[in-house]
Amino acid sequence: MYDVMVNIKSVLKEQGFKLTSQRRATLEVMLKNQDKHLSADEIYVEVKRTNPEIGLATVYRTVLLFEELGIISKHNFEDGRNRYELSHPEENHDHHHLICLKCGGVSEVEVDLLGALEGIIDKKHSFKVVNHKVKFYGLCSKCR
Amino acid sequence: MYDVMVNIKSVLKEQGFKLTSQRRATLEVMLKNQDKHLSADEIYVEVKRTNPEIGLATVYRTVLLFEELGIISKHNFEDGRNRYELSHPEENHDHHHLICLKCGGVSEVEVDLLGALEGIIDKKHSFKVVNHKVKFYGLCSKCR
DNA sequence: ATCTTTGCAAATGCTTTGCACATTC
DNA sequence: GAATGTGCAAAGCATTTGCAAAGAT
Repeated sequence: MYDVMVNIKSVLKEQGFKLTSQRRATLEVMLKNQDKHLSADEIYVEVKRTNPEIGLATVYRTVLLFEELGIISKHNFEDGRNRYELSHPEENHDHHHLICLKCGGVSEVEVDLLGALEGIIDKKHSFKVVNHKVKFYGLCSKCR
Repeated sequence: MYDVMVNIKSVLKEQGFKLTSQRRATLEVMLKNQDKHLSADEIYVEVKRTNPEIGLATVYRTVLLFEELGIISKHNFEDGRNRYELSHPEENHDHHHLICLKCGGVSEVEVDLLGALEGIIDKKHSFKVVNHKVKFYGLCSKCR
């Protein structure tokens, strides 16, 4: 995998933001947990292991900044808090999520397949789609 | 349009719930605002016009019950509160929403077109899809 | 008569904000 | 050195909950 950190550093610089140790640490936590969907509080707990002085408010601010920069994306899985994951650099749209109604497990879908639908939306509603958030609710392989 | 109220009444009865004036009033507000996506507080304000004695907590409880019964569906448009709309009785899945990133307007998409994708999800992940929530973010006809 | 539902107010819990101090560039 | 970023504690706000009274079947 290429050096995400170097890339992010230049993204921040370009936009006039500073690369602080808190931001670096937060990004490292996201990199290490690419398979998970962490809440702000969970990120906070993880970051605290290397940067014990960090405050929860900083995590919230960092996560907001990263989302605005397109580095991470925010998801709501109806559990009362927002959850975050690193954006896959090769994707131009968010990937879909499968949410099990029984065990609550969340997994990812790699296929997009929304091109036809977005074409229709463009034609019928003249709405220019930039991104999408797609969640499928149902029963996972273990629970069905 | 057929008599939704009669239908709901029997749904409630079947499950052992009572048809109270608060529930009837809440349902009437949802019926009158089928084109909108009301928050609990907005429903509360509307219901108060005919039932001034209702409490906000009751609206929250009613909205939760109606969602569990499949009468209404809950959506999160990232504005800090949940929003509700009457389920279209002829749909077996939630319809999709278009959210304008500029003006914040929300509109509906009548086509589903997720059959192929759900078929793939079943085969590849052996995940049985029951419902979906699909939001497209972009620019509406006025704002693009 | 019994079990459910409601209103009120208080509690909960995530997220945001004000401000003085610290840190990057 | 100037502007941005941080930590802490307090505030904000949507939603939930406990409880005694009211209502539905």
